[in-house]
This record gives sequence, C-alpha cells and structure tokens, in this order.
Amino acid sequence: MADDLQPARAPGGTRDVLFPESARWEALVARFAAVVEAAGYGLAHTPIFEETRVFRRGIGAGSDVVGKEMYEFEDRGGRSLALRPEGTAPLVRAFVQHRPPVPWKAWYVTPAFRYERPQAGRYRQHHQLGVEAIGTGDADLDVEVIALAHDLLAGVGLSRVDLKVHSMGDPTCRPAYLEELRAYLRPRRAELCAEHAERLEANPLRVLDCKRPECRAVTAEAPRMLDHLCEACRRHFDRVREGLAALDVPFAVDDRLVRGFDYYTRTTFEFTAPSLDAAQNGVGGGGRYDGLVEVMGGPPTPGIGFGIGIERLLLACDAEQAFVVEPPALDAFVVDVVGGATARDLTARLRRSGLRADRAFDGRSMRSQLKAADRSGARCAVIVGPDELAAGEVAIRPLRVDEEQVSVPLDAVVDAVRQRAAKTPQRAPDASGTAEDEHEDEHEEENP
RNA sequence: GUGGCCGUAGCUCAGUUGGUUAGAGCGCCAGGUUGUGGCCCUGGAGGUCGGGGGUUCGAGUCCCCUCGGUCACCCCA
Repeated sequence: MADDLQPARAPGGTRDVLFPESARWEALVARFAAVVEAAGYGLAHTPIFEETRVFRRGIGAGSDVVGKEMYEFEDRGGRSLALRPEGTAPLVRAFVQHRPPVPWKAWYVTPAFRYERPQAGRYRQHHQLGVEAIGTGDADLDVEVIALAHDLLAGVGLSRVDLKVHSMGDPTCRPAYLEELRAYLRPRRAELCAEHAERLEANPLRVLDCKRPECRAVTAEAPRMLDHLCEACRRHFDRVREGLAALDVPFAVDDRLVRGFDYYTRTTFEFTAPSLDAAQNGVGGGGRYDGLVEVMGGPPTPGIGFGIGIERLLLACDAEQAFVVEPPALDAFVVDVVGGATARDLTARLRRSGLRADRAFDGRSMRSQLKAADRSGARCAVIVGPDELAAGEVAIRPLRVDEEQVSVPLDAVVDAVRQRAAKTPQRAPDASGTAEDEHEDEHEEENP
C-alpha cells in the first residue's frame, strides 16, 4: 500500500520533453524536413509497432537489437508484435506492401524503442529522424543520402562531426572474405576477448569492431573487406568517395566500421560528435541494404538510408552551444484589475486577430499580474484598471524596451499591439544567456 | 544482462563522533508601493529526509532489503 503513495514517474529510460525544450525539437524536425523535402523526400508515417517478424527478418535474428533489446509482446489475439527498434525495416515493409514507383524517397521522424540499460545519451525510447531511398543502386544515391545527413548536421550549427564510411561488400564478395577472416582468426582465438572468441564463427566482423586491446592486437593484421571487394563493389565505393569529395563532404574511410544490423551491403557510414564526452557519441548512421526488400518478400530492389538520433544530436548541440532556439514570444499580456471580463474578451479578440496573447487569472493584484506579464516574455502589457474602464481605453505598456506606456481606445487595441509587436525584439520567457533570432537563416559551416 | 556512485523542499545542495521543533540559496505566494513588472527589503507557504524493516533511550545520520536515479561495460541513435 505504501507503494501506491509513491508519486508516478515516467518509466526508466524514457523522458518528458516539455515546453521550451519541445520547441527546440520542433525546430529541429522542421529543419530536417526542409533539407530532405528540398531533395524530393516525402514524409511517411508507419505504425509504431509491427509484426515481430518484420524486425526479426529485416534486422537479423543474430543482432543484439533483435536478440535482446526488442520490446516484444503478444496482443490479445495472440499475435507477436514489437515496438519498432529502428526505422528502416518498417519503411521497407511499407514499400513492399504498397509498391510505390521507384525510386521511392521517404523521410520519417519516429520514436524508437530498445530495452537497454539507460545511460547518458541512451534511452529506452529515443527518437530518430531518417530517410530511406529505395529502388536504385546508383552510387550517386549513396552520395546524396550521406550529403543530406551531413548538410543537416552542419546546418544546425555543429562545427565538428566526423563521418566514417566503409563498404561491406555484397553477396558476390563478402562470403569469401568472411571465410578468409575466420580462417585468419581461428588459430588466434585464444588471444581474443571472451565474447568475441564466442562469436567468431557467427559474426567475425564484430571482432574487427572490438575496442579491447587484445582483439585490437589480433586484428591489426587481419584481412580487410576493402581489399576483398569484387570489381562491382569496388567501383561503387570509388564512386561514392569521389562523390563525397565533389560535394565537399569531409569523410574518412574506416575499414573497421561494422554496423549493428545484418541487412547492410556495400556502403555503410556513421556520424560521430567528438564534442560529446559521453560514451555514446554516435549521432547518426546508415547504409545500403540491397537485399532487404527481397528479405521482406518483395522483388530484388536496392535501397539506402540513414537515421539520426534526436536526443544525441541535441546533446551534441548543447556541448557546442549550437542550435539555440527561442520560442516565439507572446505579443501581449492582458492585465485586468477590474473583474476579469475585459481580460476575457480582450485576449480572445487579440487571439482571433492572429496575435499571441495571454492573461492572468484569479483576480490577482496588478503587481502580481505585471510580474506574470514580465515572466511570460510578452512584448507588452495591456492594462485595464478603473480609469481605463471608465474612459473606454487601455494602457499599452512596453515590457521589453524602455519606452513610455500609452493609452489607446479599446477599439484600437489590436492595431496598437500589432504595431508594438512589429518593432519590439523578441525575448523568450526565462531566456538565459545568448538570445538569437527565432528565424534560423544564418549558420556558418566550417569544414576541416 | 553486469558493475560503480547517488537518493534531504519545485530546483541546486548543507546537515558536525547518531542527540531536542530538519536548514540555506534560487523559485513560488503575499506585503512594503490602496494603479504598474524587472532591482531592493520583509514575511509566508512548501519536507512521507525514496519506501519497508532492523539496531538504539534516541536514526536524515548505522545495518539489511527494496524501489528509483545516474554513469560505465555490452551494443547502439
């Protein structure tokens, strides 16, 4: 019973995003939409849960995400469902189901769920922005997709983001390479760390990605995928690198880059923010998945996409004091010390005229109401006291600039507030430190 | 799933070898200013000391359990 008295909390690893922070999220999503829609991508919403097999088949039963991190459940009809742990598999499922004309270019913003222990930059429910482009294997599409992610990251004002790219090969060249890698590792198995000695046969690539020194030492001389690409994959990768260079997207080839989902073929890439001193500094990543549509039951169709973690991106922005967003200020705050009817009517009139207005309730003192007006960040207070009431006027008191207050007839309030709004710079409620303009036009980009 | 650290007001924290009615700053409310916000002053509200059990004459302080938070490993956004 004592348990019932404990106040309720959001479940572990989840977070509330309340007002002014939510305004920043909205601004980020809007920025993303602008970038990708300008490139022909259309917004797609798909269900937040899918049949479990969509992920099991798509992401791969051997991956950690599917093996131990999925929010899996049975519904009342006994169906096995799962909350989406990532964005690609559901969109590929939607592609297979609806068969839109190719190339199909879609973007999404969605929560993603993974049952992991929360820590800095990692949540059980996090949010991703991403795109998927399905229907062509042209390497220039890889370049386009990577450049879009880069442009967003640079556009929000992050000065330092590292991009690593790699090629995973394809069914022509990868199996032979994997066999060669296993053959190299087998005799050295005893030198590997415990987990990777275990997984050597199932997923030898993971060993390359291991950060432990013992694995590092063993793999220093191990054969690399890049040296074993087939002719087609090599040409593809060359074209991707050439394209990135042509578009001034800085990158480094990382021949140890291994990504967590089984579906990747050829190009894979990852963006990290060195400014994040937390362990989780990957802000986004993606790759090509030329076999995935087929795995989902569609015709053989190539595709590529990426996902960006909203929480991590914003964390990285915090570290650089980038992407500071000021929510729009109120145009007016109505102060009424004569009963409240005027405030009621006036706020409604201002709002219906397209202005942003608020007021105080509970018939508080003028001092209290003006305090509230100040705190609200409103550009001016519209004051109604006994004198104004008698004269059919209101007093317009500027709050953000040092100017005299003026009296205007009741009829002229909307115009007066509108004029004030036009010439008063905005300042958000509780604005702390640097106040920038709400409109996000200028942002320098520095390329290393 | 494994491990470290931490739970005292809305927030950030103090709380002396266990010892009377648990404190501060900020925030909030009210007043100083019977018509005017930001600064200043005064007062006020607000605490199951995460929860449960134990030791003790006495527990915020010690012990056990539990819940929660946080950071890291694994892996990922």
